[in-house]
Amino acid sequence: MSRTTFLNVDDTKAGMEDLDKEKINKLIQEASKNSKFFKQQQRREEENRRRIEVKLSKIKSFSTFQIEQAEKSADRYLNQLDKTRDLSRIFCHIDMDAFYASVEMRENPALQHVPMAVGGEGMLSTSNYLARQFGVRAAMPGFIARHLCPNLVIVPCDFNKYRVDSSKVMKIISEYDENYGSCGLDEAFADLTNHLQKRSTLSEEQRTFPKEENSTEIITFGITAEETVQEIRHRIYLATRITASAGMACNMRLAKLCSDINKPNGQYQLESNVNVILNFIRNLPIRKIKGIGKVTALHLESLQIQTVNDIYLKRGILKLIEYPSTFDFLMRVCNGCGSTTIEHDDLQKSIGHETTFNGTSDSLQLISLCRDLAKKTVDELISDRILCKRVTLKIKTVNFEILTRSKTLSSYTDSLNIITDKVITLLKHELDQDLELPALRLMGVRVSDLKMKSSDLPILQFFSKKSTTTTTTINENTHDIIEDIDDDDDDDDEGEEENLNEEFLSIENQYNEDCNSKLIHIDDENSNTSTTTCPVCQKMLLGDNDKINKHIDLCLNGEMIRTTIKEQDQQTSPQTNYNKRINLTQSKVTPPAKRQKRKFNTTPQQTNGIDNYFSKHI
DNA sequence: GCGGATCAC
DNA sequence: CATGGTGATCCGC
Repeated sequence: MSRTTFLNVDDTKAGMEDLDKEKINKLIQEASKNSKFFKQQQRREEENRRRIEVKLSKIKSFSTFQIEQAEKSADRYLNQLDKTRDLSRIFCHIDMDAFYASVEMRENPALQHVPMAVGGEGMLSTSNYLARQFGVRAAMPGFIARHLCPNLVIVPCDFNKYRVDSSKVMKIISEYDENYGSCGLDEAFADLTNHLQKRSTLSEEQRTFPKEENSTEIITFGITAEETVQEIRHRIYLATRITASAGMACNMRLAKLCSDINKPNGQYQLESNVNVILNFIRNLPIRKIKGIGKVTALHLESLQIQTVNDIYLKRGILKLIEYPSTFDFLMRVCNGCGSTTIEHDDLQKSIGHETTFNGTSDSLQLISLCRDLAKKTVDELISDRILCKRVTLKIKTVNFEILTRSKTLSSYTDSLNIITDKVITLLKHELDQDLELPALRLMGVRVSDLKMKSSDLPILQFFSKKSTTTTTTINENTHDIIEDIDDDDDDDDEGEEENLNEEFLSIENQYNEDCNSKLIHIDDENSNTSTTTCPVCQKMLLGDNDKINKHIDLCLNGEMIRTTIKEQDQQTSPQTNYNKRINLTQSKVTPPAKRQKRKFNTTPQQTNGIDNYFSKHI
């Protein structure tokens, strides 16, 4: 087994079981060596190894007695978890096989017989199984992939295309569980319990589908879970010509692990029996578990933990050195516990945009970019009728160091001016406060602390009530061992946006006057006159370079930067602006459906009457 | 409240 | 030629 490092190929995906990992890792190292990215990964890894050393020495200081006590405490916790174990439901995790790649191969069959990946040269999103033979996989930059596989064909992403197929898939799944939850375009969970009960009453006809798209031959599926999922996968294939894999188990964590077992184009059902479950999960390498990434794996491996069973064996030490929440998570994992309710998040918590570019230190370019990102973000905010209270600037230096700077505003807003000002202030502060700051390669703007505009609040409250009440009632009797009961009651809503708009309108006007009087008076009779747009205030500038630069300098030094919404919108996107207005005036009746998201809770949420009489902890 | 770190997809 | 974008969460301070 190859050691976990930050650069080695991630071999935890399907289709990469028997590769020459030594050789692949060597090629990756060779191609990466000397890159700034590589150096940053090395720094990160060293930092983690240092932290691990600290942990290890802490462990040495524990007495045998302490560890034994911790182990007993862990056992008590595991026993309590056992009591909450719910084996009564049957979940299904559907996972489209190499989704983006499969769509592209369907569209262009010539791609079926060549190693191929979908993504940009910068980063691959996924690869087909032929390419995986070479070690080419998702989250690998194109140039490394070509190193591993010189004949690799790289196809650009086309998310609109994938969305069409995805919604076909989701629609089928919804017929088996209207409360299903999707996770990205290519994955979904469904709770089949209710469907399976109803299924026995379905006529044979209702379980019968054409064998092929336009064929008169038919195929009838039985009433078991196994056959139900075969039916789902068959229907997905009929609708999209793309295969899916599936896993079935009594909770979502296990179901997800099962969908990986017979991938691609296969399925696996895990018996809802405690011993079967424990045997299944405990043999798995820790990296297979969702929530255990490279860093966590590195830390656990330093404790000689490779498999889930090793987590169990080291439960005493883990209890002593890990955060309580991490310990809980690990205990649930090694006990085969997982969520048995599909949770849908009520409201998105942040919105943002970021972009990578060729490294630059040019303040003007950076500010201009920052403005664009803010605009893009605010556009989204406005069209979704959301207000924010916090803005965050993210930058990444050419050395791949990431910084974030954020600021909470005095009140909720969706004003382009306020948000742009704030984020540019943050950026300028970094630019001239940190003279050592290397050139940047990425910038991002994100807004958080979101809330719907007040006119939409009744709807919002309706949704959040719905989700919180169900979880609280379910959790009530197991309160002592189930963490994370949400109870945020957000209810202060005034019509503050109106006031704010007025306030800032006046500031804008003031600024515009300044601009007009002092800066825009640039000779236009000059022969080498050129026109350009000031990257700071967005005014059209006429004149020679000298005067333009002078204007820009003044603008840059201005303590506040103001522009008007009207001008910008009319210059850059009159159409969207029009649409937004429509949206604003008519959408009192439109629920904020777009922002209603589906999401899962990884903690088990239910207890039931099933008791386990025997102790399973080997 | 803010910033860093980790993770999933 | 030289390693992504979006969103969430947790922890420490």
